[in-house]
Amino acid sequence: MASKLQPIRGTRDLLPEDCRAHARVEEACRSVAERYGYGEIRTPILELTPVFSRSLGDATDVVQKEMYTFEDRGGESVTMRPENTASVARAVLSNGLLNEMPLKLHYAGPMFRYERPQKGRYRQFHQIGVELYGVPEPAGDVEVIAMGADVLAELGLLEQTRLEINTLGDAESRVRYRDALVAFLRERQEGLSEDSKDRLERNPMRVLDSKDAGDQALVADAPSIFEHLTDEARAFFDAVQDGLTALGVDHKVNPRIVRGLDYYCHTAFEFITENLGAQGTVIGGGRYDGLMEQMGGPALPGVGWAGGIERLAMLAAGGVEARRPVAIVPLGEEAEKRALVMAHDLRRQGHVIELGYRGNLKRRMQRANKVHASHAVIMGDDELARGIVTLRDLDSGEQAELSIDSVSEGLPVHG
RNA sequence: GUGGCUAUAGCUCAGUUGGUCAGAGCGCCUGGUUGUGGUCCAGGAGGUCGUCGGUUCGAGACCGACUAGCCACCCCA
Repeated sequence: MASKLQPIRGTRDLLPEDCRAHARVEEACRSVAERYGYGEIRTPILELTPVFSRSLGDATDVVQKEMYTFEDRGGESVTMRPENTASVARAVLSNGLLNEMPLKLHYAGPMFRYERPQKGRYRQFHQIGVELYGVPEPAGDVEVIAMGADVLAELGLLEQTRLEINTLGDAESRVRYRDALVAFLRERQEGLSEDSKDRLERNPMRVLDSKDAGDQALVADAPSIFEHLTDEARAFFDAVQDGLTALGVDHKVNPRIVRGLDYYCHTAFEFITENLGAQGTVIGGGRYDGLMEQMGGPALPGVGWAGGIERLAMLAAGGVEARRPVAIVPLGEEAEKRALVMAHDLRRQGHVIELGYRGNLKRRMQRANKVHASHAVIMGDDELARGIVTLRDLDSGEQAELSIDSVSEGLPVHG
């Protein structure tokens, strides 16, 4: 069984139950996004490789070792999207949406990353996300973060998560800070873990967020970004925090929140849970004012986040039940024909109808019970002759007779 | 990519120091007679014990490789 017919490592089939859980997360995002006036966008899963390599940063782990990149039959290097922000940015440019500012978009769909699979981490995984373009003000950050909190609230996950935010500063702050941090770390290079020595070269900010105990101790009194912020960057971050406070969005500043992708600046934030082991980030995002330019477009500010559908679905587990059907149980050929028509009519009226394909009364009742039907509409020769059906409440066992033409009046109201 | 743990029926798992060990519960199927499910009772069908090699008179049990899952690192949603 676990032989050759298994899915590719890190991918999995989503069975009806999984799909319902995913749909619930997607619906939560969609309904929140609509309230904020965000339109849905769907971009291709395949993009030309530079769409990602140029925007995420050549040195990032995602680009260096996690992308599904290959040559298509035309000899073009293409990549299965490892995230959606770059794709959406590309779409904004491709479709001339630059005149539609501010531009508010949300999405849901599969992403691909060649990582070692773990719980909450798959090679094909799914994300929901929102992107806000053309708003350089901190109000944009506040709105976007509030949307994240709303989605979590919609899913009943607010209690299980906490919001941590940080600022990466503007370009000037970042350069200043980076220099200071690198200088600090270089002096203590010998004490760093191997991983962090490597980080020092590639992405020094990441050292701050190392889980190595030695690194953490060493980094405890490293210079802080806050000492190196320009006045503008500081004011920006303060405004974001004030905005969140005004909206009652609880948050905590964590100077160790860092982004792994190059396009981020200013605000970085994560909604984190303790209930998923090492993969605790459930929604992560920030501001990416430089992204458009890096992609060859005009300067255009952006903020957004992405949320892991699998992770959110796991946290929100349980409670996703399909609507209970009504089972129609015909007995005899004549009734069978009538049942087909009745099922059709009732379905058109919006009822969930389960019509067995075969079997005697007992078999069909068992089937009705198995699909957790709320009622059974029984009709045999007796009933047909009298122009009625027997309606049985499968929870209470009570039965009543109804006119065959007004069956829907006895059925639960659908929603 | 690194380290560790795991891999037995559809699912959850038992299988003692290698020799009737191929099992249980749940699920599934069929009955308990003719138009009433959920409970109960009785039967039944499902596994070449992840794959491939090796050790041994003999391996589901020991060893190796591979594959996959899980945990941590890493990375990130």
